[in-house]
Amino acid sequence: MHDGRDIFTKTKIMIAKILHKEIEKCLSALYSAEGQDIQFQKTTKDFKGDITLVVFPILRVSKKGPEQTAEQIGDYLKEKISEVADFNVVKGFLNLEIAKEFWYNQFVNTYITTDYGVIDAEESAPTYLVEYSSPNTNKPIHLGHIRNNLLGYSVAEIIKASGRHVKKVQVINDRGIHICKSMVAWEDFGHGETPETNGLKGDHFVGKYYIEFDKYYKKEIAGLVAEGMDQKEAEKQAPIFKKAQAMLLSWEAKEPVIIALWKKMNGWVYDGFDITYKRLGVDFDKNYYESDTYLLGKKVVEIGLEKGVFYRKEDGSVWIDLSTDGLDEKIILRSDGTSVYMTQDIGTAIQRHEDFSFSNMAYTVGNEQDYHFKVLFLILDKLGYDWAKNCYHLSYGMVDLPSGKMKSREGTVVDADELMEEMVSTAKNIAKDLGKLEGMTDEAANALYETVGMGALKYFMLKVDPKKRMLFDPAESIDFNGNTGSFIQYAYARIQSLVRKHNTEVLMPNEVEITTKEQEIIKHLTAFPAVIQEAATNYSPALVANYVYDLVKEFNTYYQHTPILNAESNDLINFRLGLSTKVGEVIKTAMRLLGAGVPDRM
RNA sequence: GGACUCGUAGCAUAAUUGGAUAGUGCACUAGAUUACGGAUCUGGAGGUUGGGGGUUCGAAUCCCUUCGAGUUCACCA
Repeated sequence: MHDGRDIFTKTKIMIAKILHKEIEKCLSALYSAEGQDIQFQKTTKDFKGDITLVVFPILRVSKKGPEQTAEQIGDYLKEKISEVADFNVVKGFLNLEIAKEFWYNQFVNTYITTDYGVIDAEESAPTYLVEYSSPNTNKPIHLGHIRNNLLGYSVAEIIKASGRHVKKVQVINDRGIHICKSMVAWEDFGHGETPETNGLKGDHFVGKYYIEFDKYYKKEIAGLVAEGMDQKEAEKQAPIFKKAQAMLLSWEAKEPVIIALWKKMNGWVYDGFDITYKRLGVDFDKNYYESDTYLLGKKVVEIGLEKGVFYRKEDGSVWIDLSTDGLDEKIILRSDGTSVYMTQDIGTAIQRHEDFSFSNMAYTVGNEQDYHFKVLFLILDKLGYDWAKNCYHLSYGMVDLPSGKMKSREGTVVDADELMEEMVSTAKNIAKDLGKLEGMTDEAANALYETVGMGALKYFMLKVDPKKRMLFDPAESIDFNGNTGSFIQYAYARIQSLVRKHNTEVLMPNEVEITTKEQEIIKHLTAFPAVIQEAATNYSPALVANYVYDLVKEFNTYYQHTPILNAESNDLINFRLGLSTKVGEVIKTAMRLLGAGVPDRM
């Protein structure tokens, strides 16, 4: 995955490309050395310069001290390349100062590029599958699912922007004992009520009966234990549980009445999910349903046995031995002939490859399944699928609450719909307090609250490295200060305000004297395409989030201290406004990659 | 017990995948508006990167060890 050591050459930033070539020539001329490791990095802000060559790796061939080597290379570059205006040496670091004209020209190039940073996929580009969401249909989605959905969606958009084809998929766990529990409870206690008759959102409605089941189940267990039965036995013997098990058998036997009930209840859930997905702003190219895929595993077993990758035990169960890979033996097929989760996943993966002939596939699933995916990919590899090595588990950490762990039994679950509503209504309250929205229609204002509230939520969840466990503090996420989505949106809104005020086309001058701060911003803009590539190969929206945050911080400082519309010459006004608009554009693109919108005013 | 992940300031998080004096936000503190939008900006204070050892020009990052947290090891999904 990491194919290079330095971001500049890897991602083809223009100046690094030029320098890389020249330094190769230079090393050849000075030390007659070829193919050396040329490492660039951003110049730390305490030193003068735009880009820094790390000379330590070159000492081997220069056979001189770090300072002396750096000086020699610096002299060479300054003389040979017009872009290198000056240089300084600090220990083993050669800080190169690039001419201002270069940066200005650089900016003009990015300025005229539409949809800057985004690469459209060519016909021949590889296809990536991104699986995310994949809910159970027995309860509404909660905070943990939100991280999953936002991550999956954003990663898919980022990969798309990096020039690959992307298909978003999910597998809906629409069958099994958990759904039967809701079904039993609804039959027994529901008295025929529906989401329509009681006004609940479909998924919440079905979730209610899942909880009802659990309550009643616990009561029955307690009763049996009081009569002297042992806890484990009571869990198995509770009548309502047996009823659910019986229902699962009926379902597998395709009994029409049960199938009809199952379809009805799942239908309610999907109606509810649709609303949640829509508000979250996520979508899918194809849904897989476990009720279709759970049988796929059988074929896999045959293939595996044929190839000798699996083996059958005396009782008829089928296994794979992964002990030579440092893992355990893993069951593939139960002795009663039914498949397990793993078997289905293998089957589904193969099915998907037939459907899309993807080159890469990412699974957005929590890190409690790290082991599962390790095994899955290994098995696919052993079965001889060459795409197995391009499968990636986009493993993300749990979302913690300040109060501790989210536990459905203790009622500490943060419901997705409630949370979104809370974010949006808080955005509304803040906007009203600030009173900046006069003259806006109710419709526009509501759309704005949605953009701001959801933007805050999305940015908050995505700015953290996916791999890491994160803490979600509802209060802090709604406080729109600091490193937040609203901070970024606000910068965007102010830029749009400038554009409205100026109200004529920006004509980029041929040349203009740029300030140090402007040069910094241009440099930052220049890195954007590289950041998208980096985020795509690392499956990390956090890189995009951090990038845009840094850009906004720089721009805000600039905005605060530099007149734009009141600049002293027309050329300057045009340039500065052009620079601002481009920053605005990049903000918009970056936020779009995070699934978040930006408002023209707020 | 085995396997895996993580530990950075009071809290939340970065660090170009081994590079310079470890950045940023919140909270705390002192300031800035006759200005293109103050949901902003400029300062200050706050660190033995859990502890100890090692590898090397150079370690938050790699190795060993120890402490702490979490996940996982079902003919569950």
